[in-house]
Amino acid sequence: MMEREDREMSDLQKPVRTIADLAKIAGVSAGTVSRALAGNSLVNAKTRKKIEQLAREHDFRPNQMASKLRRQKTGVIGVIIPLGHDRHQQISDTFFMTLLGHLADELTEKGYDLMLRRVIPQQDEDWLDRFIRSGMIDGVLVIGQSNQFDRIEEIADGYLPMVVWGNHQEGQRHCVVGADNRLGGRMAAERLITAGAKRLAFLGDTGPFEFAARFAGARDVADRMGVGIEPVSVHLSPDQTGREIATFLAERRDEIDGIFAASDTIAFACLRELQRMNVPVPQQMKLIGFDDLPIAAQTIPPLTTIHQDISAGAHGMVDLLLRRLDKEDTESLVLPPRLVIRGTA
Amino acid sequence: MMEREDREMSDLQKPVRTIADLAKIAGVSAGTVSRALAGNSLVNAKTRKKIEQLAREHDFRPNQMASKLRRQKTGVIGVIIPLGHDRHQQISDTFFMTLLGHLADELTEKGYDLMLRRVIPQQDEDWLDRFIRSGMIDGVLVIGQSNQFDRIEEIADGYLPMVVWGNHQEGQRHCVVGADNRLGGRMAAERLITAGAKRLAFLGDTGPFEFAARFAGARDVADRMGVGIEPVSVHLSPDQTGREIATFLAERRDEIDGIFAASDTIAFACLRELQRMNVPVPQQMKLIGFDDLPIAAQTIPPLTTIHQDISAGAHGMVDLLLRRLDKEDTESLVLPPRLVIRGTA
DNA sequence: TAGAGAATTTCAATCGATTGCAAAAACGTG
DNA sequence: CACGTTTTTGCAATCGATTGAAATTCTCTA
Repeated sequence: MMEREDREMSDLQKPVRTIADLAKIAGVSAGTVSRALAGNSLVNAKTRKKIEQLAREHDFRPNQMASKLRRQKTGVIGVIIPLGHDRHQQISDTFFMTLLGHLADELTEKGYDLMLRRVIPQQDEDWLDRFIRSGMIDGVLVIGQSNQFDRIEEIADGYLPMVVWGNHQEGQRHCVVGADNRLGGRMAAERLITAGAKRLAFLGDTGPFEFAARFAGARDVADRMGVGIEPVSVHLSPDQTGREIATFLAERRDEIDGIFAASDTIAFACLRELQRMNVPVPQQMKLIGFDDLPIAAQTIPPLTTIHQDISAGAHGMVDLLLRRLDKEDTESLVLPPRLVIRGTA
Repeated sequence: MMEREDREMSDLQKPVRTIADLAKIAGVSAGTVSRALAGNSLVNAKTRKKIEQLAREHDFRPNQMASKLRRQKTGVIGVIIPLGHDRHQQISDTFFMTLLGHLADELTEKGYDLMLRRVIPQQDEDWLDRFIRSGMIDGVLVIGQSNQFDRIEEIADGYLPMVVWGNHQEGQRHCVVGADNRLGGRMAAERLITAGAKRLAFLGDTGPFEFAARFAGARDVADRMGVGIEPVSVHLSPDQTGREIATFLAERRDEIDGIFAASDTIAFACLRELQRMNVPVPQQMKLIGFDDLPIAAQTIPPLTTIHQDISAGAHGMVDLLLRRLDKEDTESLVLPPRLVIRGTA
């Protein structure tokens, strides 16, 4: 009876927005409420139960901003995607988006929230620093080095809790997680040549370091085997890609018989153009991609490609970041790529 | 000379972490610094310049947490993805991820940050409330109703700044943006039947409202045309999908000649299985998808599907949310789907 | 040059939770 | 029952920026 009355009264008043309000109702001090709600502490079990009960009844949640301010940590990890070389790349980039999904899961599991930001470095010199120093995040994950390698290096000198997805360069200072792109590139070229190709093309913009490394790896092998390979710049906005590839193929398809696409997305577009031109794959043109997106297995013929383990990558990034939050200066993590032979090479 | 000395000294000391530190250096009060950095205000232009200069030199950024706490708004919009029916769906769900990308762009453009959270409602009854009431976000965008329609409805009664991507039900209370799934379903079935199909199957879990509506639309048409249609439950974890479809086809492919896949992703898997079984598409089996993902144009044969305008959807969600942040009680937005006829039906 | 009025700046309270330290209560034991 | 411990609580300072109101300085006119 009494209890019902209490509840009804509270429904009418219902000004329980702060820990102090709740403290008044519970007849204790704000400090006690804070401790009680924090779960463990030196609060009497009975008082804790009572406060928890009251909090539930009044549907009270402590204000995170106040908490974060006071504790000087936010429980939020920033994830930033620099759209450096190609404004439209990542919008459609399944690879990065999938990585993001996995990162979200890993971070959630560790009790962190995720703040996402996409930036165009050309428009904002200060993109990384601004995010880091905003006071909103405890650490940052950078998805893709884009063409911002140097800036990331600068930041890394003074800021520990940062892990980057991308390519590892000899002697670099920032902690990076990523596949061994150069090795992957080698595997790709080797496969094309093994499959019988004699004159190769690399489809993709060699500006970004990941792509550059893939090309470099392929060239290592091509040179060694005495096979020609040339890079063909291809942009990644959905409408451009197809057109650029079509133009290239129209002019040069007779000169080459093996194509290494910098990513599966490019490979798909390429496959499509080849089929449109009735060039039999792999008989007349070998084709290999990079990433091994889920749909790679679904094309006809299914795409031969270099597999990257996205899930392991995400796990590694979060693991390293958490260790860095504990002041440990971790090494980079280079994941082994894997050749997946399917139907195109 | 003097200036150099100043700079070097500051490099040594460099304790400019708060607005008060900067105020001391500038020889003004904290309030003035705050106003100066806020840009416009009633600060003398000269002092403002000076403070800005100093801030730049000392690489100072105001603490966001303090600011947010004081101003009682965060400048952050929460984006939450409930993984209701199928834990693994969204990990691979290109559609939602692409939508997320567009949302990030739209929000950035409007000056908001984005906090991402993926939740499993079964494990956390309170998923939506907790996020909203955390004090970390000014508003929330829900990506997909999943099987949480009722909970979302409850919340909508007491919380204005929420916009949901999903299906619109007659008389619902929460503001939703999404394609007219029922109409899309009708278009799909009509197309299959026009293309000559006489016995249809719907591939997908009819639990989620979006899918249910697509099925309902298809059934409207099927019934009207005197054609049979039956739903076949298919899960969305990458490894299950293919197997389930294969099983289904193995048993029943002779009984049907038209398949409406609840999403392009399912359609791809289906196309693959059909080709594996040497069932000619579209001759012996018509197939239509839903979403029109970029790769839909890239399969062989290219996928006939129902197009959803993701970009317009994202734009609409953000637009509605901003208006709701201004206390306007907006209507839902139903986007027209569009039939894209390609090679599979 | 005094003084009204405008332009700047300072002051101090505030946002809401956390936490070290001190005070109070509860418990035990001789 | 008194006194030493151990548990629980309360107090008050703190995190760092913002902002209304008060105080100061500057302008300009009579």
